[in-house]
Amino acid sequence: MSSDRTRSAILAAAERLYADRGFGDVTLRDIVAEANVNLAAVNYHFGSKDELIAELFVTRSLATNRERLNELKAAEEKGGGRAPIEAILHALVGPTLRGCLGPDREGSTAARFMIRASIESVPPIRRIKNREVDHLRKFIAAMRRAMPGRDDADLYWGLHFALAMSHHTIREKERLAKLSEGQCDLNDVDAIVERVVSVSVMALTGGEAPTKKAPGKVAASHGRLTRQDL
Amino acid sequence: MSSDRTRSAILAAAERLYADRGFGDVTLRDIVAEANVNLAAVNYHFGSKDELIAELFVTRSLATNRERLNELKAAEEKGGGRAPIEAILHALVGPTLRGCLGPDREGSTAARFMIRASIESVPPIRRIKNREVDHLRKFIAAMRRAMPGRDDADLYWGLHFALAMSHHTIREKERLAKLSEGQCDLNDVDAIVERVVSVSVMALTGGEAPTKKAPGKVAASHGRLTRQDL
DNA sequence: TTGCAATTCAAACACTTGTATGAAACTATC
DNA sequence: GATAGTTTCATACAAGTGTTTGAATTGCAA
Repeated sequence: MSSDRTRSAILAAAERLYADRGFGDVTLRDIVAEANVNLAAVNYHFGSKDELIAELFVTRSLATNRERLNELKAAEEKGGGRAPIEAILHALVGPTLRGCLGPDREGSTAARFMIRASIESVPPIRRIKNREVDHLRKFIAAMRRAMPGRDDADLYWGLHFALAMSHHTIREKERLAKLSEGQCDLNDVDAIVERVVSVSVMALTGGEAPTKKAPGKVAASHGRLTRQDL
Repeated sequence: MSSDRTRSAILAAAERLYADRGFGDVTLRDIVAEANVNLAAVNYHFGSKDELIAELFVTRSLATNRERLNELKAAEEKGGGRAPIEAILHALVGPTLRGCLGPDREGSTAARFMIRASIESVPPIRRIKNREVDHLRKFIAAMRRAMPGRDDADLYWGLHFALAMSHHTIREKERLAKLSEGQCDLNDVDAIVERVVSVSVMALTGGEAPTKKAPGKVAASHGRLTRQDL
């Protein structure tokens, strides 16, 4: 039970290559060349290519999830078991945005890798992402505590939109930069986080009465919310 | 110059297969089998696999863009050259959401194909998407007319978030359905469009003074906007 | 019909992919 | 220092990929 130097070299090389060139056109041979390691070492240490990818992604996303939950827990403890909705959403989108848009920190290969993972959606990663629902439910629960009486569907939509904005910003940051000709500052991550949180909060509170179930007004059918636009 | 029956059979089969199983694991042999056509026919009629994919995507996205611009033009004419921001955003996200979430309409293979294209991001499609910036600029221009004096960066962010919410809803509709255990009605497309538009409008107007450049308050640095959250 | 171009077809090509094999090299324990 | 277990290595394998080829077939005009 020695040399996991090969193992780590493979992990590092794979993450770097995937981050730079995507999953689509990086082969095992590319990886072992970058890692100065024999081709068979991948299957020896990881079993298969997919398991290598899975291990990379699991490691990184566990770290992100831990960070999210820590931030959430801190916010809820500070508020005596009930965090303000801004803090909850901040805990949700902050770690991801900081991780993927932030400055280099350890070369940022991890960040660029996670961006790729968010763009390309290769089978082993998709499988893992599908287990992420439980994690999100914890945030739904916190949101329910923060906004009691609010229709559950609205909470789901709010969380969904918050993730939408942060993920899409990560996925399409080059395009946004190009479209806006640099007028959108994508380096000021904190400002982006605030912007996403701010809009998400408005999505959750702006459209109707700030708390408690709004009395009737629009009929039942299926739990649709009442809105006042258009 | 006859038989483009083979040609169309290939297009139809390819779209159906890509829609169902994604670009990743559909081979030319799958396509020609589904189309009852010889393998060489693809290269004969399209030149290469990538050109086949490109033709499929170009056709569909031109149709969407045309629909968007028609809706925008109609709204601007109705308002004498200046459409309300709600209408502009409606024209932006409506066609895509209706196309990808709407009921079956011609079997909805086109819709499911566009969802795949939005998820998988294969090279030929990426190339085409990168030329979409000009199209989006037309919406930025319309938004500028609707909200004169508003900081350009805010407009870009607003458009970006609108696209974020609609695309993410398309990409992750199964996940949202699963997470919300059916409490989010993903069949009522009009309601979704309204929701997305409503939040986008709030993103553009809610955070600060409704029109004109907000006076100072927070310092200059680089055109960051002033917000009042957290 | 004849002739010619467009189309179809079966077959093979050239290449890349992830994976498996079995021997060699190494490492640590006794 | 021999031995057993782990790790590395060169090499081969089997399968699948998009693409090409050149001969058959078709369809249409002269």
